[in-house]
Order: sequence, then structure tokens, then C-alpha cells
Amino acid sequence: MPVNSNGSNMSAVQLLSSSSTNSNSASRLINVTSAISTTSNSCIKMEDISISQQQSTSAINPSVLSSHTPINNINSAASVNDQNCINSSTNRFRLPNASPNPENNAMESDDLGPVSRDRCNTWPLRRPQLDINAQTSPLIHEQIPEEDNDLYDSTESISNGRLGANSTAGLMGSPDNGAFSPGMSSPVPCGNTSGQVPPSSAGSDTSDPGTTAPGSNKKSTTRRNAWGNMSYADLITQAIMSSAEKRLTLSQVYEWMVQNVPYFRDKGDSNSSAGWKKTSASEADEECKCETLDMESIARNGSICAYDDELESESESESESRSRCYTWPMQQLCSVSTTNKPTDPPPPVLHASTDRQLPSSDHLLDNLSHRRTATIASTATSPHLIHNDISSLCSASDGGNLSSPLLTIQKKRVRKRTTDQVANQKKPNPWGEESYSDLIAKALECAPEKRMKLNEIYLWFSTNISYFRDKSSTEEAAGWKNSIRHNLSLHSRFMRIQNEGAGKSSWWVINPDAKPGRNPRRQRSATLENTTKAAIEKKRRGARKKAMELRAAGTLHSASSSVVGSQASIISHELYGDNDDSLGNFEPLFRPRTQSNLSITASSSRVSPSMTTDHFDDFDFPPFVEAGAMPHDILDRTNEMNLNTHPESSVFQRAGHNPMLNGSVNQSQAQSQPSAASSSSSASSLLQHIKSEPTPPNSIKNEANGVQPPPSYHELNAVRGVSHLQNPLLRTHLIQNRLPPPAGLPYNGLYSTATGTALPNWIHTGGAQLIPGLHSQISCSAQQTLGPTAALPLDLENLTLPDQPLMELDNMEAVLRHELSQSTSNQLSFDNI
DNA sequence: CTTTCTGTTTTCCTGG
DNA sequence: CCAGGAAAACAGAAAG
Repeated sequence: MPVNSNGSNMSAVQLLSSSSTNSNSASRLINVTSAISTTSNSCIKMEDISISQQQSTSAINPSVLSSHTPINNINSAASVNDQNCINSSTNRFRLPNASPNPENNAMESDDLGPVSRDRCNTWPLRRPQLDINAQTSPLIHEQIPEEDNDLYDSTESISNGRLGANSTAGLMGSPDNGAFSPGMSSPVPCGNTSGQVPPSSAGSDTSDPGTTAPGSNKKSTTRRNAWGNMSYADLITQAIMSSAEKRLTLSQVYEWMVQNVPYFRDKGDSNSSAGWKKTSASEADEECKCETLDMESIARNGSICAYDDELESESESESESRSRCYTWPMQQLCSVSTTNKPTDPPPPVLHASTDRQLPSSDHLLDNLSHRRTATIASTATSPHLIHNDISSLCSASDGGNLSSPLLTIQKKRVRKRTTDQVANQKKPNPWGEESYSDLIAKALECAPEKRMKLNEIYLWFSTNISYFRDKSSTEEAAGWKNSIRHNLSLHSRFMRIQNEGAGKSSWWVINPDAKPGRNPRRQRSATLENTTKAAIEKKRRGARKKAMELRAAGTLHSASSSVVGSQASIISHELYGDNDDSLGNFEPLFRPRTQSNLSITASSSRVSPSMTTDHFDDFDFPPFVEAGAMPHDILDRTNEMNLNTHPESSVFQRAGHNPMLNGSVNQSQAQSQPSAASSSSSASSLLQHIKSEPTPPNSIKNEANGVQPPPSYHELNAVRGVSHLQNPLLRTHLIQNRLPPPAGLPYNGLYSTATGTALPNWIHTGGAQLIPGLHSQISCSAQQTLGPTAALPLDLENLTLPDQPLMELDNMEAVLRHELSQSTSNQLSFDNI
């Protein structure tokens, strides 16, 4: 969520008002003026829809309401709604059985299966007071069949499903907002996977697997929802079918939910409704076969979702399962599902805005936009042209020129690949062929210091990739942000560096030891546990028991997290190919969230006490490091490093008088990213910290009696040489983008590169080898303006490990000594810690 | 105390 | 079987 300059979260309205600021920033980043409106609009899309819906509830356009708004009328309809879902069919839709038979349909509160879930606004939590039985009004839940087995086997109309006080007409968008904007972005059809199974089966929560509607390949689930057994899809379908026009805007869907489902009615506030609205929106995109013309500069009254009868029937006839990607933004301008084969080539890429944003990222951008209706975008300078195009295109849905490359609408996720694609194991995504992890890596690579905070990654995505920019609303962004987090955590390709002193978010970096191509996923703790051999487990028990004893005795009272961190480090190390798990697995005992196999906290930057010498065998230590003194674990895992070095203990201290850090960067930071206050605060903290650092000693061996602080991953790479950089992303980045330390800030660490005159050789000699599709310089240039990242150029390089008194030394020492006693490794010495 | 953000993990699904 | 996307569940920490 964007944050304002004060670091507080921005509400939707705030986001609305601030979107221009963001867009300005974005446009500056990408140097595309036309992107301003796009970014701005997309940022406020959902909120705007909601707001406009509220504002326009009383502003009814009878003409619109009474009309069916056929495709051919999109010109007029576009003035009212920028997202017009075109019901291209007649009434072949087989209506779900909405019989309000209380016996069959009424939701029963005691059937509510899901357990409560706190603090997750992505899944509506049923509140106790929201018991349906407590709702007195004859609401839709009485009409909702508890079991929707025959929902689509019945031809009975659902028209008895009532809307709320606000009728469909009353919810129609106001034409007041219908001013067409010439600067409209390319139409972004709403997510729609055509040819999908009926909603009843697609999202059904039927408890009887056998009742899954024909054609559904989706696994049935026995889980029921808090509001009953109807899925979101069913509810949305019912909402749509309940409307007179068989279509609803997203806001109307929301409204219908609120009005008719007590559960949602009581979650209708902005805070608690985010989750179900998000889900509804996502499913509405698909289940209502929403034909959206996302003319973001048109009045944003919401999209009209109409159930596409053709798609419905076709999906049945084809028995084709819906795409697994529920947020897949299909290019469904029209209901042309059956005429477009998955093997159809993608339409020509004419995503002008994106191309201009990232001109050299053609590979990425080609794919970013290949699912977009680029032709329409290319004609965006003329609303009439666009309308005409849309009209003509959509009018062809009934057998028209659907094979036109301009209308090559992919019915479902296309996995057809070229030879290169197959070779590269690339899969097409709405944004291109790069996976989330690729994009994250790219983002990290593009960061000036090759590290980003989570929110900065978010920002990078939304700034540099049109797909995510278009989905930047709170609800829409939740999904891909979740995926980003998921990927960060999942892939060993990424490492998290604790940013403890800065307050919140950690730094994410690319694992310098990430191997080319695919890197193994992080093993999961369960896997680790499950695969634990009995002997190993037995071996662990002893150490675990003793550790617990120590802990119980108070020795670990303040160091538990650190121990866990060390443990996490160990686990993490295992996950990087070293399966020597002779180390105890304390995970079930004490492993806080941030100390899983992925995360290593600052305190865990301490050498893992149980580290065995086996871990160091295969690493080329820098000449200054005695073999064995540097745990491989640390070298592998720079995420054990603490960015917030202690002033008096840092070994890689640098001169603290950096004009960039002290002044200009802060300024640019404030200018370039006013919304990333958390980052700014972090940056400020770090900067303050850096400034406070005294002039460093040159001797790395002054510390810790042989326990050397690990180099940063840059330094590691410097030692290894560019040819040893396994990660092509990093290699590319390092060659292309590594900047010498800012002038005036001599790097006083071991590898002093003061004023950039002592850059490692590999920087100059290495051959840049961009991996296909990763043309980063443009995005990098954008990223470099993201603010805090640029403002913190050296922290990562100043990562220090063992000398950070981040926990009570006495405790730590006791723990370490104990653990060392358990370890076969006697190489580590902490005497002087 | 609640909300939000962040981070981890699991599950499901699809395609290779 | 694995990778990847998506969603979800859960929890810790910070902020309001």
C-alpha cells in the first residue's frame, strides 16, 4: 500500500489524491508522459469505481439503464462506463436455481466451516455477530442454495434473486463521469477466461464432489464459506442474473453482496470489505464473463459485468476447465471465445506506453503487452477510433472477423511456446514470459545497490510493468503482491537481509550464489522434518535438549531469536545444496516467523554455532580470510548480514561523510518517492547510522580473533571474479550497473574502492551477458529514482556479521560456546567477541 | 487493541 | 514430478 510522506498508509481516497504524485514519479522514472494518466488512473481504478458508484447511486442514466448496451452501442456506453462488459449473447444462459427454498437454500450458521481468521482481509472472516440467523431481513442468503449442485442444471430463472434497496438501475453509473479522455490508455479487458466452466463448478464449494458441474475439472472442495456454500462465483452469478440487465458493474456486484448477503453486508465497510471485494472482483472478471473495455481515462464508473451466455454454453459444451489463473486478464473484448484457438499467435505488440517506458526491454515488454489489445491502444489518440474499433471488433463477435490479429483473443492460458521458449523454460504470463522471480530479480538487479525493500519491489512492479500498474488498486494488487512475497520467500534465488534498525522491511537481494537458470526452491520445514533421518534426528535431539535446557535456565532468555537465527541460517544453508543437516533442527521448538529457512536476522549474523567445517569446504575465501574461519553459510547467505552496523564495531566501516548520503540523496529521495515513507524512514535511519560511523579501521582482523566479517555479496563476487558470478542477473547487473562508491565516500572496507578508482577488475573485464529478456538498463534507470534505494548505496556492502553486538554478548557467548561444544567444528572462535 | 505490513508456508492447479 | 501462478493461512512487528 502506498504510504504518504508521513509513513502512514494511504487510504483509498488518499491514494486517489496522491496518485498524481505517484504518476508523476512514475513518469519521471520512465520518461513517458503518456504514462502519467495511465498510472494515475490505474492507481485509483478500484477506489474510483467505488467512489463513483457511491456518488452515482442517485445519478441514474435512464438511457443506459434501460438499454442493453449492446456492443454496437459501445460508443455511447463508453461515455458512461469505461469498462463495459458486453453481453454478447442472448438468453441461452441456463440460470442457476435460485429457488428460495429455505430448506435447501438457506444458509445455516452452523454449517459455516471456515475457522476464524484474524487480520487477514483477503478472506472474509465471519464475525460472530454476523450470524445469518441474526439477520432479520429476507435477504439473499435465504435464496442461496446451500448446495449448488443443480445450480446450473436447472433452467429455472434466478430472477427472483433480489437486489438490495439500490436497484440495478440505481447503481448504474453516472454519465457525469463519462467524459472521454483522449489520453486513455489501452483498453485492458478485464480478466476473463473464456470458455470456462460454469461458475457453479468453477468456484463451487460443494461438499459433494460428485455434484460438480459437468465440464469442471476443478477439484471440488468441501470447504464452505462463511456465508454458506455458495462460492463467490455463484454469488456473483446470482447477482448478475438478478439484475434486470443481466449485468452489473463491479460496484453493483459489491452492492448486491452487501445488500443481499448478510455476511457481506456486515463487512461492507472499507476495511473489512477489501478482502471479499477483491475476491469478488477477481471472480467477477471471470464468472460474469465480464467483457471489459478498460478505458481508464473514461469515466470510471465501474465495469458492467454481464454473464456471457455463449461462453457459458460453450464452456459446457467443451467441458473445458477454467484457467487456473483467476486473475488472468484475458483479451476479451468480445465474446469470441470459441473462435479463438489457444494456438493463435498473440496479437501484435503495440503497447506504446510500455514500449516507451522500457524501450530496451523489448523482450519483456513484448510479452508484457502481447495479450493486450494493442491495436486499440495504438489508436488511443482518438476516442472515436477506439470506439469504432471496439464496436467493430465486438460486433464481429457473432461470427465476424474474429480471426483478425487485432482480435486474437486467447481463450485460455496458452502454453504454446517457441523453441526458445521451451528451451528457456519460459512460460507466458499476462505480463510476459518472465516469471515473478525473474521480475523480482530484475527489480533487484536494477536497484542501484541491488537491494530493495518489499515495498520498493512493489513499486518497481507497478512502475515498470504495465500489467501490475494496471492492477495497482488495493484489491487488485493484493494478489500479485502476495505472489511477490511468496516468490521472495520461496526461491533461494533471493535473500533477505534483516533491516532491523530501520524498523520494518528487510532488504531483499539476489543470492550471489544463485546458479544460472533455475534455482532450487527453498525446502520447507515440513519437508526437512519429514525427510529427517532417524539418525540425524537422534543426533539433533541431544543438542536440542541442551539448547532448551539452556534456554530454560535463562541463558537464552534474550537470545532465543538469535539462536533461531543461527538455526535458520543452518537450515538455509541446507537449502542451498548443502544437505549436511547434522545441525540440530530446532525449528519446531522455536522458530519465529522471521527466522525460517529463509530469513536470517541480524542477530543471526553471528556465526552459526553448530556450523561444521563441512560447510566451508567448497568456497574460495578471500585471501584475507583464513580458511575455515569463514563459515560457508555466511558466505552463501548474505542475508545473515545486518545492515545496521554498530558504529563502534563495524569492520567494514567507511567514511561517514558522504555528501550524497548526507544531503543530495535524501533530497532526491524525498522528491522521487514521496509515497515510500517507510522506506524513507528506513533510509533515514540507515543514513543516520552511516553518518555516525566513525572512520573505520583498516584491519579486518582486528575483530573477533579470526572470525572475519563476511564480505558483502558484491565483495564476494569481486573475490570470485565476474566469471564466477553464477547468477547471470547479478553478473549482468554488476557489470552494467555497479557504480563506484559515491564520490567523497571512500569505501574503507577491505576492498576499498575509494572514489571508484579501485574497482575490481571484473567490473571492467567481465563480459556483459544479458540473459534474454532482461534488458535492465531502462528499468534500472527508473529504479534508480525510486528513492531510498538510491539513498542507501553502501549498506549492503558494509554488511558485517560477527561483530554486531545485537544481542547480549554474555548470552550469545554462552549459546555459542554451548553450540560449539556440540559441533564438530572447532574452527570458530568467539573468544573476543 | 486493531489494523496493516511483512514474511513464511502450504495448497491447489496447470502445463511441461 | 517439477516449476510456476495464485490463493490462502498464519504469525510477528509496527503503527495508529
